[in-house]
Amino acid sequence: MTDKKENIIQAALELFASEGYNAVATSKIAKVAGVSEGLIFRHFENKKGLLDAIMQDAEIRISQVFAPILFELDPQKVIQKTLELPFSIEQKEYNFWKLQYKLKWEPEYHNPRKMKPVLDKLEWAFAELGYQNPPLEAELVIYILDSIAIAILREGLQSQLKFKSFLVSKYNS
Amino acid sequence: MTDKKENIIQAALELFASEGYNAVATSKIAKVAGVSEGLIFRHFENKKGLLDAIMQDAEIRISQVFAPILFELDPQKVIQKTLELPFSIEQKEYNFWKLQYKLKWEPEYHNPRKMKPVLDKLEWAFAELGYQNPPLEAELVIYILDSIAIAILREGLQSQLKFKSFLVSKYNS
DNA sequence: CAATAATGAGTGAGTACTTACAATCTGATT
DNA sequence: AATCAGATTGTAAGTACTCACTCATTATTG
Repeated sequence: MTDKKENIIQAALELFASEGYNAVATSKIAKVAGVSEGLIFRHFENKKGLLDAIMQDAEIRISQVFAPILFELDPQKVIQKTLELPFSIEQKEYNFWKLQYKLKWEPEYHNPRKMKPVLDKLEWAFAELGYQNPPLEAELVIYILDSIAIAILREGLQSQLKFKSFLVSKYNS
Repeated sequence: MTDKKENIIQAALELFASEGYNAVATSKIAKVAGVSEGLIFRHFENKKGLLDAIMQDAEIRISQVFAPILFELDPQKVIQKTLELPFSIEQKEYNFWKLQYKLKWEPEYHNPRKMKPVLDKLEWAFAELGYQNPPLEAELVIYILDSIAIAILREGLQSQLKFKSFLVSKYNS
């Protein structure tokens, strides 16, 4: 990957995340990336192709975030590590996650399969710990974390830190 | 309000909710509303003014949904009624709520003040019932309901009904 | 000297919005 | 009832502009 191609992806990610895909002109992406507009279309088939490339990178980064949970063998720790997920988002990755959540409303890019492995692992953990309804407990945790992640992305980590210990103690059997 | 003005609002609401504000052309709104494009700009200052008008209607409808909770005096019932909120969304109001959630990412239209009265009432209810951390319990409930509402809007009521009794029993002290 | 990377003015389609004009409604006066 | 002026509601065809995308040309590299 050339430097300029990477510049384009970074600029597009930043602009798509803050202003939305449709609201951002390719001319603006080129300007922010310090690149000619034509170069965008040399590297990507079209504007949507650029978005697709960004979202493809996403899959890898997301699976890397989930890995430690999937390899954990202690059910209690599975739950704790999951609960701590949204609080460990790196600031420099905020744009990336903002885009993920914004695109959840576009059916084409909303892919619940991404969460499936974590959901399954959580369900297993709740079952191990003797919870009455592991599938719903697991789904509920995902729901809570989604809302907290969104709040962090919008209002900053500080505003939501209070939930970290609150949740962990709530799920400490 | 004339029939055609109402047509414009309905068409715009439907299109904004399903395709997003920026992605919808005023010419398309006019077509769906069965109206000339110019009429949009007679009734509304500009495209954004049309969105504003839609969102103003929103305030009223939202406060009507919240009213029964705010007048409730039994803390246990306050919690139960709140938990049941997302399951009582009328199908014909789906577009309206979809737009509300989509616009949450636009700072201009994301207004947490709307939820404040319910949040306060919930906090009071949890305090009455002797919960250890009423403010966080209240905020957590709102988070859960947000996620469930979004899931209902995306996947339908049926897919989430399982949570109704699950949540109510979870908060039955 | 190829081959590739990069440019940026140009293109047609689509955009929000305007304008000039026509139809319809309102209600006060014959 | 009939009339009709003024206001309101509506239309069709623009206007200026922005957009995603192209292409002929130029720089860079191995």
